[in-house]
Amino acid sequence: MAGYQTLLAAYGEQHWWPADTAFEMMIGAILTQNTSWRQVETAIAQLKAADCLTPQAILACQPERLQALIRPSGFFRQKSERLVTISAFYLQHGGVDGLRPRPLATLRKMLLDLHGIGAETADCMLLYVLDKPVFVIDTYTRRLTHRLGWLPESVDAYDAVQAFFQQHLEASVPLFQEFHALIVQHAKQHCLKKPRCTACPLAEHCLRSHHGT
DNA sequence: ACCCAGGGTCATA
DNA sequence: TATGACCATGGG
Repeated sequence: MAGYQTLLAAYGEQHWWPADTAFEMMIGAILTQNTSWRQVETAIAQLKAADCLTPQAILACQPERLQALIRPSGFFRQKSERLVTISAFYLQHGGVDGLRPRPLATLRKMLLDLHGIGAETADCMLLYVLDKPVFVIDTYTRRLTHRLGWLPESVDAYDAVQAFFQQHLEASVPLFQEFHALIVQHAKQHCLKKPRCTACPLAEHCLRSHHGT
């Protein structure tokens, strides 16, 4: 896929998901649901300062206190419940070492069965901590895909967009990790936040395919 | 004042 | 199957 090489050349290796531990990564995946990463950084910093970034600590934390700690990330009532859910799940299955040996399809179903864990959140966890080759589809990825004309805007369902990427790429964990990270990096610096862009590595594509013309 | 952010769930047609 | 409402904070 040509876009990958273009982005890699422009931004270099990302070695992504900003987190110190696997568990912190999973917490971040929940906190960033429909929320900018800046807000998540604040919430995680507060959790860390309160020594509340382990599954045991989260399960032991008073709900109101947990809500207060993550308030900056928005949707704090729902998300506090989701943090409890993933903490219990994590401990119940022996942490990353207990989960990683299981097959991709099994793990994905287990995660999707959790209330508050949808396709993107599950796939982030699968790709970035459980080393499973699933392509993560987020808002930026959809926008890029449509803007470059890789798929028509009518094709927007999560599974359909994911299938497109997985059919056109080898099933490689490092490749999927880097590609998704590069898309996000690109979005932060350039055009995916706006209707159009004029000065970015993919400018010609962006200009060509957005809403006709 | 308005729009949006590295979504997900639920009710309704 | 497919929209729409709702959740909530902070930045641009």
